[in-house]
Amino acid sequence: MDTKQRKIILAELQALRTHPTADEVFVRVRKKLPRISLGTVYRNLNKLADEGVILKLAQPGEQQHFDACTDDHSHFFCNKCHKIYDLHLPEMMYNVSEAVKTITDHNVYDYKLQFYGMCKKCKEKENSND
Amino acid sequence: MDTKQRKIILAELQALRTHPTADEVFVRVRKKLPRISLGTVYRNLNKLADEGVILKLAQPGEQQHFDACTDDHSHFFCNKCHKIYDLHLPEMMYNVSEAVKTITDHNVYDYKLQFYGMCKKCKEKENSND
DNA sequence: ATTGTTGCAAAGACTTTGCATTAGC
DNA sequence: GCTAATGCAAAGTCTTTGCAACAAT
Repeated sequence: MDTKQRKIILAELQALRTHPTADEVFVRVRKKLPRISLGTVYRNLNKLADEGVILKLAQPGEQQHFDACTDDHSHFFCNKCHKIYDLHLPEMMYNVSEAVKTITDHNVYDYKLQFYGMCKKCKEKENSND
Repeated sequence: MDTKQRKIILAELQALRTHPTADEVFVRVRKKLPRISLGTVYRNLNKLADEGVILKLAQPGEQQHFDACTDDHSHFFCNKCHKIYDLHLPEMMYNVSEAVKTITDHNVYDYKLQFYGMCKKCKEKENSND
């Protein structure tokens, strides 16, 4: 079913470019639906992820993050503010799976590329503090 | 300090190639140190990770896994049995960071490459069931 | 002797779930 | 009207932590 909760959750996620956690989505959605519960946010995010409409992202020791963009793309993780940004790389860089199939005994179906460092915003803050 | 708990935890982790969770380490270490507690396992694994002696790995909705190998390498995640294997790729494949620095505004320090599919063991089981 | 570590149990953080009620088709 | 989704609160899972006892240097 397509409830108004689900629609607004997805819309908020699509509006955010930094891939929020469930409780960040909850805080934002609550401005439009004050009676929504965190459980509903989790249920909808999980269902959307199961359906492949959105993605789940994980880092060790951190909460799950959610991403409304399902194109072939990578992620940049800021080590300072812990925000996650999309990174759209040239297509040729997404041909690694084929190459790896020849190296390993396992059946490779898919792969992920993740980058780490300091994001533009944190970099600027750091410079202005000098 | 280098307690016997810490030494045995590290040794067990190094002996395992599939990157166990904290409780899997706990079960194995308890055979040698029956009175060890799960808290101690977590404390030591976290400390080892902070020191860079081991790595933490994460997948959405899963427990943390630990890896005693800190060389430049990748991971293969089996979608079926959820084990994690090391994947040592040719060095040339680890030069992506440099290329990406020219594409993005963020400061890229590091990156990770992860592969998904069905591992050799699960593939064999599946074939023998036909 | 001093300092860090352990075992234990309790608390914490994040996520899921049972159930009566409500919304969607 | 039937089915699925919601809100709420309670429970579940994984991880961390306080503290007295203990081990390492």
